[in-house]
Amino acid sequence: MEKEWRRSMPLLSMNIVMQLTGLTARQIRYYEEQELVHPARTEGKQRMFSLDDIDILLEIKDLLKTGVNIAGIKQIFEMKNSPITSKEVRQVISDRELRAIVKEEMHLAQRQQRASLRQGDLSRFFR
Amino acid sequence: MEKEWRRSMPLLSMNIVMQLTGLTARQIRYYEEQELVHPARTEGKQRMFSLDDIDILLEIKDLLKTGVNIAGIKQIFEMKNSPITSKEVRQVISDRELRAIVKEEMHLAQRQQRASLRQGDLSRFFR
DNA sequence: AAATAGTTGTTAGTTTTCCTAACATGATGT
DNA sequence: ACATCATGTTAGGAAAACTAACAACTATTT
Repeated sequence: MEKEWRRSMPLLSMNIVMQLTGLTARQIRYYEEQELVHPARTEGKQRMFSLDDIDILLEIKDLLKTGVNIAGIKQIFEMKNSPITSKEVRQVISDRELRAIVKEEMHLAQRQQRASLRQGDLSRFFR
Repeated sequence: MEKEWRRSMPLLSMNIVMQLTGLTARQIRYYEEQELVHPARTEGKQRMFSLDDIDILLEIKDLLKTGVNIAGIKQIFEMKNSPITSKEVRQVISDRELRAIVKEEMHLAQRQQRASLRQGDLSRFFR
């Protein structure tokens, strides 16, 4: 019975998400506008959030609190979704794309360093 | 973070509960009127359901489908809340009622095994 | 057959919640 | 000082949920 709960099922409405995360509606909508989170919509276009969305929002909240800005969070999320470590991946990605990614990764590294110097340890967000 | 998720937390709004249970709003409100389920309310008086509430509603739906009426369901729920010995039961419940209830309880046992499979596909409600 | 009771549908009118879009504001970085 | 970022605030409108009443269908009783 518990197993059928998919963390990705959009079950939660705005009000509840605000309570669960402590964020304002404005903040949540802004993070969606910045493409950090992608809640589902009802037929009437109202947002419906999943537990996964809650996790993402809490992570955003945490990262913002430690001084990372939206752009930085975007990079961090991209890293989590596509770790480019393996050779196979390199074969699939074009040279131009690869150069862009590497360049971004270096910028990201700088940002991380700055952030951690100022604010604290970010290592727990990486695996 | 995962621990904050309580089955008794009222997180779900009407629309979602309708989808999860396959019941109409009218039915759900009627069952509340009959005191079979007791959803929480927002400040604006809107119903908020917990996972436990969902279970109850699914059980109501099942019992109704097998021919038990609201009064019978009420009795069954009372039995579950305060398990009493068979002698006492006979004093309170007529023979006919008892037979019906026992029959349904056996069905219930089967049903609870099936329960995890019963949820419908919600994906069509979202894009 | 008619009446009754139980369960759900339907409708109307209202309230609550959520939406988008725009402009305002305080903080931060250049 | 000025620009950018993140959020607040407001206005107007749309969606979702509410209550209450009445209708309808079913099954049971008289």
